[in-house]
Amino acid sequence: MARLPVYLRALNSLLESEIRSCSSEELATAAGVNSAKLRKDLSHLGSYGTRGVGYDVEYLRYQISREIGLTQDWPVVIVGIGNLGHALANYSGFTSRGFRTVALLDADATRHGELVAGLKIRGFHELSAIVHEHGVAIGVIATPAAAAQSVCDEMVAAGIRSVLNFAPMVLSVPEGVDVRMVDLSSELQILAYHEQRKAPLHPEAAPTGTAGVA
Amino acid sequence: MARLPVYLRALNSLLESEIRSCSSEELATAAGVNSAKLRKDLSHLGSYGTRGVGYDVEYLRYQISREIGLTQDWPVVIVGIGNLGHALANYSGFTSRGFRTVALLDADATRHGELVAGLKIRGFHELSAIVHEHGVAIGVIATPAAAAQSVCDEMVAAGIRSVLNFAPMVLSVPEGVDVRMVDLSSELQILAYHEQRKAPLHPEAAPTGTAGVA
DNA sequence: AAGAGTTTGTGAACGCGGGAACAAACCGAG
DNA sequence: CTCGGTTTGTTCCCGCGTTCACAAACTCTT
Repeated sequence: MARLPVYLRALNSLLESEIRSCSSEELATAAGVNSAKLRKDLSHLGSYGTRGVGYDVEYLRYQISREIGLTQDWPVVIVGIGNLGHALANYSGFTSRGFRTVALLDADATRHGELVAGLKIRGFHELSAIVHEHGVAIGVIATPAAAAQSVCDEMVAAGIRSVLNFAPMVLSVPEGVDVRMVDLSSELQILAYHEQRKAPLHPEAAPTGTAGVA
Repeated sequence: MARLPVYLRALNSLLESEIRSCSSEELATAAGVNSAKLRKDLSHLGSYGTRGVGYDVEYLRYQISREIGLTQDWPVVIVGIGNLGHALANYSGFTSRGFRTVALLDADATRHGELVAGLKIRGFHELSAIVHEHGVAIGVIATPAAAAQSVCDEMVAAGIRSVLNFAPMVLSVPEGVDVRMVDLSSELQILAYHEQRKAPLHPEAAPTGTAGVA
């Protein structure tokens, strides 16, 4: 389920607040979902709660981590070390808990050897060797759209079966390979779509009442 | 609809290939969806196709752009110019077609004045003035998680009604404000989840047949 | 002009996920 | 030990979105 990471984040947040136990209602609120939905989701993993009591935060967190697969190590390669790739390499969510960036690859030879987030940028041609050496299963594409498909093909050929694609382009992959697309401009467009729709509804209403519309 | 941007991208791609007209079948393939679904989606916008012929690419592209709201200008502010904010400021999808980054804001005073993507980094306290001056409706949050909620509150107070959040944190906003969350680590976790599930299915099969698993 | 071949737009069935309501199970007090 | 209060796990129902299938409409050939 796509909501498991959200639950996990909520549990981590509770744990930081030293909360050891919680009800489905509390956790659902923290995660921003319906409590019935949360209980149904969790019941698919097994019976990790206690009726009349709730869930043990630490225990549930471990179970969800295990379900997602975060208890094992996931080596990751990032291809395309432009602005975005640079940001991804430094992003804590990538280096933390379970995921480990093992290589940064770029086609631009002038950047090879440059140090980013403690890793040297290497040539794209080293992909296959790196994948086999570290047993990489997940690849991140942060290249321009024009290069994305060929990079993806090379990844698949090297044995990578899960691809996170930031290039604004639909990738075609063979059966058995997963692709998740993160399209920044689409997100903006969806916001604009809703914004356009609600704009006429509030002709000159100032939400907070403190400032006018000038 | 969340699929409109995908169709738009497919149409742009066709246009680059100098294809002037296409059937729902072709466009659906390019967008990676079912043709019936595509036709139904498009029919919600109006009857922009011709039976027996198909859709005029240029015309349909304009109609979808107009539906999304890309024919008007959307000023955008980005708050948090770390690695990610830096990447976003330089991302072409943000500066192109309809969207225009009008300001980069950061709480760190030592970075004020620094030039990023042709814009000077300004102080976060200028948010309200900038929003009112340019009529900004969309804000992008690229700050650490700890600062995200307060930044969001300030945005809402300044009059922003659509927020694109890259901080790994669920934001709470009043009625009428839209938030879209882009959570990079969640995406990785979802990939890991699927990867873990299919791993045992291919014990030692090399997809390409060229290389062993060592 | 008429008919054959296409392709859109839409009506109807199907399946799936969400939400409310309920039974089972657990804790604590008396 | 029993009973009331609480919370999980589950069942049932509803609505939405997807998909199939077909009628309407357009083009081209004869």
